[in-house]
Amino acid sequence: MAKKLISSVRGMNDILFDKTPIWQYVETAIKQVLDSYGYQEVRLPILETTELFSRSIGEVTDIVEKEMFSFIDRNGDNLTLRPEGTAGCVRAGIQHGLFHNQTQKLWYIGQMFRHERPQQGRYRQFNQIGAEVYGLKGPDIDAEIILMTARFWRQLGLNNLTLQINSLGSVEARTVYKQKLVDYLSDYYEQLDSDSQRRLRTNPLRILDSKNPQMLPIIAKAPQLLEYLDTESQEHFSQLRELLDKVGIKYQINPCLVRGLDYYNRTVFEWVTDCLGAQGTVCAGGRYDSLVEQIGGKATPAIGFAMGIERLVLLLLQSDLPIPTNSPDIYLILVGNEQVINHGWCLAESLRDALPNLRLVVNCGDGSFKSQFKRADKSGAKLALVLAEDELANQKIALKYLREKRPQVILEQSELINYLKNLD
RNA sequence: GUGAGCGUAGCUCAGUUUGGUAGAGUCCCGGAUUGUGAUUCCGGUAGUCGUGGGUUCGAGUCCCAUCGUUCACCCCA
Repeated sequence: MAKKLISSVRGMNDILFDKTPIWQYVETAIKQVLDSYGYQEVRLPILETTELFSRSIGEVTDIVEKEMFSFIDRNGDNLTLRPEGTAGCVRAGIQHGLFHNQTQKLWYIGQMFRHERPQQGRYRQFNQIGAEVYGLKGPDIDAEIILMTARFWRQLGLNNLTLQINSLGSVEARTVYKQKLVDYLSDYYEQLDSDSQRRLRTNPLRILDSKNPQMLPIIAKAPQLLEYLDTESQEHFSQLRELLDKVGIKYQINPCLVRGLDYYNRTVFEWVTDCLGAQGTVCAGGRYDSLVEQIGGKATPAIGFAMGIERLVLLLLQSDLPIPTNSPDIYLILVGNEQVINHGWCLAESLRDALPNLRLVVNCGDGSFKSQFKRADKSGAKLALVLAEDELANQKIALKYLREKRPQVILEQSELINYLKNLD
């Protein structure tokens, strides 16, 4: 008889009311900072053609090879749930002519999808906030992006994040370096672990990022990317560092910091923490000067970053920072006949008219004084208002403080709005 | 995709070693001088023990499979 229970798709989680206040807190704080730097919001489709991602992220990356949710739709088109936000943003910019002799500072928020094995801080549907800047090639905008991300953490009260930066140089310089690295590592092929042997073919730069301690001696002696940078990239990188130093942003240069997506060049950066286990990257980004052209637009320099909201929420939950709630200010207790109830609802509506920011819950469903007070307490309300037949008859209302030791007061109903206005 | 741990009441878990009538706390509902919550006391609701096979007179417990979940590898935000 009982139907089989339908549950959510693996790695795709419901965020319920116990968590939404902290999500709203994070989103509001970050939007406020983006706004203050003059970035403008764009809202982009979750579904794009598969080709967009294979052309931008890179055919041989793990994301494109085995992590995308792709399917053929009714028309026979090959579509993909976006695994990241940059490609769609570039596509939209080209499509609407936003890059034609203009600069743009854009941001977006939304769900991304990757078919990975779920673990802490990594889910198949996850939420990112990202920003992208187009048409500016100098290190000043790289610095602005990094300064803005630093301000996010200050705004949220997070102080356990560290900044790592690196430069990948030009595409040409990186290609030369990549060959040098492959040559070097090939000499030690037998000593490489199986992951690194595989990456030697797929993404050699990632071997530098290996977590296997046995790889460290080999990596330590490997040729350094920074030594192979072209002079323009070196200049760009040193100007960026100078700017960060001047403003007083602390950073570590991590020569092993390479990004997983093919389109990055020059500046790359990550904000990392050791509080989240294996998924320690909270925010990451970099410059991608060739991507717009690669997708079919006019060559346009660009830089961007994205942060995982789930990871920010996890960090806030771990911290001692006060977790915001959305519990009501007032719970209105109504006991008595129909006249009491009717009058109570009218009173509640007049309070909402007079105090638009008031969070007021009116008791629904019957209940004794006792049970209604229990509900009032459980709601987290600071105050309980009591309206019953006595109060109705005398035009009064009782007000009780539920969270502090203060005596209950009896007010004229006509005084109530003024009394509440003067509370905060 | 690989490995390890865990699936018993809405939630947190005991019970599995040694097979024998399904347990606790919490939550929720009601009551303890019928107009006052959060403390205390009493009572009540609540589970085909993840699912499907197998062994057995008998399985939450043993065996196999499968799904889910957690963490790590990998990948990355």
